[in-house]
Amino acid sequence: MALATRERILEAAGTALLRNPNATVDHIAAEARVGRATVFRHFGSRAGLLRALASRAIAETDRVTRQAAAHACTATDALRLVTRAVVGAGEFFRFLDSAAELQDEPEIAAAYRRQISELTDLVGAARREGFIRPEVPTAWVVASIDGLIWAASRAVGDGELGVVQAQNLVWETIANGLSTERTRT
Amino acid sequence: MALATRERILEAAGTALLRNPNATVDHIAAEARVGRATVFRHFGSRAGLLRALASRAIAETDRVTRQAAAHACTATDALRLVTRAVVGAGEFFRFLDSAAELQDEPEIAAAYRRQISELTDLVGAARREGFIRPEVPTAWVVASIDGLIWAASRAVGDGELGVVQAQNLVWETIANGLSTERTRT
DNA sequence: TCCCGATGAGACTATAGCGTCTCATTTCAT
DNA sequence: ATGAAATGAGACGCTATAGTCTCATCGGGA
Repeated sequence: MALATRERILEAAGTALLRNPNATVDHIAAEARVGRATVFRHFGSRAGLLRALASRAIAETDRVTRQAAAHACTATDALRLVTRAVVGAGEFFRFLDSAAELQDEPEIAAAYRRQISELTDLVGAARREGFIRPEVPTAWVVASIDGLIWAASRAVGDGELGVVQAQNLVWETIANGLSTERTRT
Repeated sequence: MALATRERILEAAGTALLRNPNATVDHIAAEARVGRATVFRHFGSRAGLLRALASRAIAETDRVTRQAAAHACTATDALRLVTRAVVGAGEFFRFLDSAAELQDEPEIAAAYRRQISELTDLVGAARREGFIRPEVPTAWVVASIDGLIWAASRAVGDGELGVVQAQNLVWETIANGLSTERTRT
């Protein structure tokens, strides 16, 4: 029961924070249909809950990222699979839109920087394979992939697009928009 | 002096909120080098200040948007000019990242929906001119433009890209990523 | 059946931050 | 120079919310 409760609270926190970035512990507890005290028993503090939620998002993103990268033979293909995977995991980190106070958590901020840095490396490798147009700066490739992933996650969350459709569109946009090739899905 | 003070507070609020989304009135007043009471004299409440800041962002975006659209002869060209203009005005609305409680303000939310709706119309018109690839849904075109504008504004704010460079890259990415043509700038 | 750990409900405290008010000081226009 | 308007500093009260604690209850396993 303990594990189920913990997970239920995390889930509820995600949706509650998405609805209202300043959601109180009461809101979250109500969303999880759990006593407020239980939230503190599990996470100690509101900040602790947010940390746990962010850690979960980071871990999940790492998991799908690594799994995707494992199946790729070229860097370009890895970039494609990783992008699709992260779009698919959008529900796990979309709440970060809101919880901006997490940027003060050194551990969380460091993890985000690491993920961006890994993406930058991947883009660099794809560039060496000739996938990226030479005149497009790597910083923009990374930034725009980030922006498109957010846009796709939001569109999926709002029901404007299906997950698979969003995954296809993100990659299509990147591949046509930034690469030397012209892809069609 | 009154006008200068008011503007100074708005400016300070923008930068303070960008640094910390939960910036207090004290923080903002300190950033503006102004007494806390003065902030309340001018805006009545914290919410009033945020509303004024958001209204300013909306008005500025409208202004540059209309000005850009006035110089275009085709919808496609209008889309290009509007996109560039909004990227250029990024500093005015970038704080909205943070101030999520503004979504509860009906006026602000309505203005945002209106701007998205105008963008949607523009994309529709560009599509009728044959600029948008038929298999790409309009919702995605709008969402990705939005996402790329945010990404560009952030990159500019972080000093990763220059304004003109960012404007070029955003449009290049859209034009190559979503359109039937292949542009080079 | 009995027990123990998890939970729910709620009282209670502490504090941060908003908003008001006052008064002295400064600034600006005439 | 003088009066009015704007400002700065800070005291004060109020509310919302985090966090603690207690006690009754519930539910599953030995």
